[in-house]
Amino acid sequence: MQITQCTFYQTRGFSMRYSQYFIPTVKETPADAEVISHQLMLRAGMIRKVAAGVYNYLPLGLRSIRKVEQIVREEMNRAGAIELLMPMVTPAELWQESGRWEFYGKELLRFKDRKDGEFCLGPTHEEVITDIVRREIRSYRQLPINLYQIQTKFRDEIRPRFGLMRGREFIMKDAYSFDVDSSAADISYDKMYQAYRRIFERCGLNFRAVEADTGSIGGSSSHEFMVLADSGEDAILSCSACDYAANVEKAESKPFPESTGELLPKEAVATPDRKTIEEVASFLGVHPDQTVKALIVVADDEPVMALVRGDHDLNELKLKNFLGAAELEMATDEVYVKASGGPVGFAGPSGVTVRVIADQAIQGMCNFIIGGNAKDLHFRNANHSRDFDVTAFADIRTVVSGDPCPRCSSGAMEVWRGIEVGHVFKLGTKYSEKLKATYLDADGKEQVIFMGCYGIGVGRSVAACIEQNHDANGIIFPIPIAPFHCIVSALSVKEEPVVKASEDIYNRLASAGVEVLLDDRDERPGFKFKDADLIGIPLRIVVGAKNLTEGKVELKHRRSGEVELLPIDEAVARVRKLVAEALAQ
RNA sequence: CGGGGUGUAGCGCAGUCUGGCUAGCGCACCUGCCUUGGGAGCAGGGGGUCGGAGGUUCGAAUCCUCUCACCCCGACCA
Repeated sequence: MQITQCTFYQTRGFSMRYSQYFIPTVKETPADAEVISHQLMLRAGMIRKVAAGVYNYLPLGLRSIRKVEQIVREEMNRAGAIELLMPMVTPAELWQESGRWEFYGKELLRFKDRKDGEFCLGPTHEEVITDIVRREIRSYRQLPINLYQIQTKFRDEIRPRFGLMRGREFIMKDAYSFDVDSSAADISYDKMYQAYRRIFERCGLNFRAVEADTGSIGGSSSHEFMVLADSGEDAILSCSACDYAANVEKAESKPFPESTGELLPKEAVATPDRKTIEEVASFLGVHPDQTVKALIVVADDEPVMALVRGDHDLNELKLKNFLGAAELEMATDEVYVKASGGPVGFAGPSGVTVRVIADQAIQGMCNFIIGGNAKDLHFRNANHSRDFDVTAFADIRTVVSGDPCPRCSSGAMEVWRGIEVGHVFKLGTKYSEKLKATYLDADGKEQVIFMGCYGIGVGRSVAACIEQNHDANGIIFPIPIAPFHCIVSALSVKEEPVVKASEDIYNRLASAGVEVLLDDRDERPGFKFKDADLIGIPLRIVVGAKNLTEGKVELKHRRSGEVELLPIDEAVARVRKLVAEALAQ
């Protein structure tokens, strides 16, 4: 079985002698690396930091990155997308046209050229790609089209951290689809969704595709591709029974049935110095789920009261989206006091003049406890509609583990941590309208193009892979993105037979298309084993003097630790077979 | 941007509170010997504007002022 050669960038069919290569490994764990992937990438000599959130990709790191890029490329091409390359430096005018020059804020790194012209480093390329398309696409006959690039992005993150997981400069694949209408755009979106599944499967990642908020990119709907890892920065929820899965920012809660209980008379109770839900509930001898928490937020300068059940948390993003607000933040104490009419800790919905948005869970409650809008005062047996007005009921709380699934009847939601490695968006006409990207339809009428955009964090995917694939000794790369498939450890470089056999194996593997690293360094065996484990090469052939007298070498599997003692021919054949199988798509 | 912390050899750190001889230790590096199946051992050696600037002092890594960088927590963010 011959392994396919890649022509775009030579990742495959590459062989190297360790003594002539550049893999600066470190024994000690760097002090300022928090997460395991960051530590291991530094220790394995894959990356080095240049500035906060800015890294050198050393040869080993670059090789893995190129592998991911290549998988991405193959799958994007398979899905009909076309590669191009846009500049990293983009002029302010395009961003002013879309309105994002102001909207994007400090994350956009801006600078001036010698003629005082304003530019920025591209954090994403909707503007630039739309500019290309509006200039070149005239007719419905030219649609659909999907263009992508793999390129370095720069976002001046407030707090870069975790190595390649959240850098300021990072490699990203970004694709943009252009369609005649919304349903055609849905097809493009679905193709990308499927391509993404294939990409992350081929990378050997354990991931979930979840429904997500669209954030500052905008658009109507989106999915995030989340690699499951405890160190993940996002919380995601998935149903134990059906396919429903969503980012915690987006995850829907299931409405409760309207309460049918008998309404008791409302009653004022003194609650001296009891401000928090826990204090009030325990003072009155009830569970927090029989109380209602009133929070004051400011949405685009308007104070709004949000109500959630005492044991629930407000999901600010859901509320912001429900209100259609551009900005939403928790109110300051002054605003709180003014809006509720009482001191902090005693706000309640009765008698307030601001809009009251209640979580839908409250519809299912009766005879609950609310704040009295006065010092040391709460009410018990309060009921909505009867005792206070609600402007609207909405899903505004954060879903938690164990909540019933909003989509099916039997499942319960489970919480996971995830690393966002890909994100697909339906953009609709948000950018095409602003930038006037239109085409003429079959009737000669001008129509606005429907867009989608699709990102993959390449470096982050490698980091995420390491988060999922490591042990106490180091990285355990899956073959498809390993920097080398196999390492040949020549145990003694002073013994002629060992050297000869090692080089023979090395040459045979290399010519069979296996990417092989020959550890020909004059080092003690333990030293070589530690390095081989650390850098995570999936297969290792150990050539030692003793086994060699019987014509045998050792094949060790990095992941399982399994060791096979095999004649040389068999070892070579076995490595070829394992690699070919792992790369078969 | 708010709160906290750290800057001393390539890496990891001690020394700073309580100023004082030539600024130390481990790893790494160089030379030699020895060793070769899980980061060996011995001997010798090189490497420092103590983040930077200014100040106090007979004398500053150490005290004071300013500044820069990096890290952590928070808010924010494909």
